[in-house]
Amino acid sequence: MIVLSKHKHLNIKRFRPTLREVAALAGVSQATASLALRGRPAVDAATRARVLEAATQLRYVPNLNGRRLARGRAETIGVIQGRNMTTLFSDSFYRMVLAGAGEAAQAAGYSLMIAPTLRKDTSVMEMLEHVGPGTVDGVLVVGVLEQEAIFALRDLGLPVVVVDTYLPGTDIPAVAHDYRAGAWQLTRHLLQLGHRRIAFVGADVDYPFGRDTHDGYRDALSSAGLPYSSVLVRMVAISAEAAAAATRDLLSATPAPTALVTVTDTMAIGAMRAAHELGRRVPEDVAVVGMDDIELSAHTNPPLTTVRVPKEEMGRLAAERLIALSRGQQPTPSVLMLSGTLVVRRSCGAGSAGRPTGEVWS
Amino acid sequence: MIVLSKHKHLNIKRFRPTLREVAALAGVSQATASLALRGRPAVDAATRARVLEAATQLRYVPNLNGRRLARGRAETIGVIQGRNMTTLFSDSFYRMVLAGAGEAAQAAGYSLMIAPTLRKDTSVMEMLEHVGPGTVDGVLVVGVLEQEAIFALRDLGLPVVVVDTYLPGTDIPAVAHDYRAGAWQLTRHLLQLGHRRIAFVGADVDYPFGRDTHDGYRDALSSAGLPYSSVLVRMVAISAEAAAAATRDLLSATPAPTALVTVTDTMAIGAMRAAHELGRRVPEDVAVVGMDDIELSAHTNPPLTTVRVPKEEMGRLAAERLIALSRGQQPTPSVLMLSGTLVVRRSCGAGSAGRPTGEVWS
DNA sequence: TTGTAAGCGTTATCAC
DNA sequence: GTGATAACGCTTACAA
Repeated sequence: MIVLSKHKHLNIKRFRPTLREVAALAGVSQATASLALRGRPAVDAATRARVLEAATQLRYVPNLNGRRLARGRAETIGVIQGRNMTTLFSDSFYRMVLAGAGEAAQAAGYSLMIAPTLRKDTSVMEMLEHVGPGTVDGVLVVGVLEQEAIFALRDLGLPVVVVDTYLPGTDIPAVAHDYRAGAWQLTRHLLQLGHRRIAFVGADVDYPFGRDTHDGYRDALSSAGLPYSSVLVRMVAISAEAAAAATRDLLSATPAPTALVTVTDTMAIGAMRAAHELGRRVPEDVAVVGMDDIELSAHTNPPLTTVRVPKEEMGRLAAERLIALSRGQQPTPSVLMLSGTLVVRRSCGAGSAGRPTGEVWS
Repeated sequence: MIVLSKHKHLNIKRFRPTLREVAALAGVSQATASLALRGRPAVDAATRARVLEAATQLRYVPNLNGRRLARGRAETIGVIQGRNMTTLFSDSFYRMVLAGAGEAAQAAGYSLMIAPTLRKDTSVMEMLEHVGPGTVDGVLVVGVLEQEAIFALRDLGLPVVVVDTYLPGTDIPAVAHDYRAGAWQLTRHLLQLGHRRIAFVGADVDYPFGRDTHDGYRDALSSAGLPYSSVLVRMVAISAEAAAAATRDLLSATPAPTALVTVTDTMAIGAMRAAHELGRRVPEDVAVVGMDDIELSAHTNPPLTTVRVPKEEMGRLAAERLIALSRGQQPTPSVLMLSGTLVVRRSCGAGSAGRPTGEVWS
């Protein structure tokens, strides 16, 4: 029985030579073999040749666990997904962030290790069973995660960088988008188009995004000298459905708002659908704007005016920062806040009034 | 100087307790501590409590490299991206495959390790510097990779599964889509709509996709008793531009084809653009169909008739297969070929003639 | 230039 | 039940 199982095992692992065997075959010590294989100068050309020869002959490939254990670093960054998404991969916003992070990691020769999220409430400790000390040099937190969890990671000695949100009142490094400025840009654009009754469909969440976008809307109204009225504001879940419901509600008031600021493109799509269902034309009867600029937004009907959040750039910068930290660089300004650009399409009714900062497509 | 550097180091790594320290604090041996922490039954309740207490007090987290080295497995699957894409993450087709693989891995408690592709021609050996024995239990090859490279991986003793393509004449396990059947479905659909002059814009590549789709087109013609004519066929690069060029070429012939089969949605989009530029209406003047069903395809103008390739399912099944192999399961039928479903939208001019197997949206 | 030997942090096999 | 002790495969002072 034992023999069988041993064979089965062998069948899978086949023969995997170790450095020791390479060294033996080359007739040198393990240390020399190690140096030779990694191209260190302090080794004789002839010896090196012998070692290399032995290695290729045995099809030697180093075992990375051994190396990492000895070196103490892994040249890998771990990714933990936040609570505000179902799956990193399937979310059209976050997977762009991930793409940016992946590219930066690749450019630095780092791998990306993506922790499995077994369940909605998988604890960070469980995630560390996969993405933990030893296997990763640092952790990129994509999206919203409990503050305690992030501190726990940091207390473990793992460098941590948060992307797309930040932790107010802490020194946790983050790379985020300025959603307050984004909401301000959108609202201001509508004001410049002449709208005065601008409703706001915001996000009823307890992380900065909710408050920041709300503030941005308010800022823009107040600098235009307009009053803020809660009659025009709905704070709802971040989903097309919730935004559609809020829109139905807002549009049934008299007088109805002439424009609608929503805080994600997904919500804007829900809002437009609700408007259409009520027989209102977008943008003629009601202008609608969103935020994020997901891939879909250029292709809705009408195409959506939105703020393009630099998704890939956020990911890229966050990964670069994390790698720098893992290499011992001292933490720099805690939150790096990027700003997005207004993308003017047709859902706001701008016509050709494209702002200099904006772009017009499709 | 040494002191400074040591401090810097400490500052980053902080204090990271090892099992040894936990054992010492609990007053037991390392072996016992290990058993206790992993919840093995053969340890006294009181002892276990002391160990757990010590562990939490020291904020102990196991070092995964040590564990993996000792255990010989990593509960991680490595992902190597094929040559037929630029980046896994940014490719709208392959990232869905990745999403499926990620979900399967997560469900099994496995992490996903994504190898950096430093350059276009990064060798597999270079990739193994990151995704190699020790760190991963198997390798998922997403897309097309040289046969030698795949054999090299396998010879290393790493289980390998290829997804979205296969290696004819080998026993390398693969999970793929039946592109031949897909092209057949598309062509047949056009035939059923009454088209007789159906052009084909295929992929000029040397992996199975190119030949299979071509064969599928031919199959459909021949079973309808129509001749295959190379006048109606263009084999080009897989890109919107190349397809647009081929389309301009095909549509300038007399008589022009009344329908166009392209082999990816990206190509179909290029083809439609070219048709529009020539003043031809789609589908009235020329029907266009694609394959893949990427996210965009439901939102083009007109929405694209296509074959929905089960991208996430391919990824899921491939990852599941790989995990099974890595656990010692014997290889089963080498190629698992999934079939896609025809999705009838407007670009083919089907009107309400939706086939029972198809779906109509948007 | 090359070799010796001590880790790196864990798991697993035995005795006790 | 618990504790020595030997792997696991590699890197790296330090010696020779």
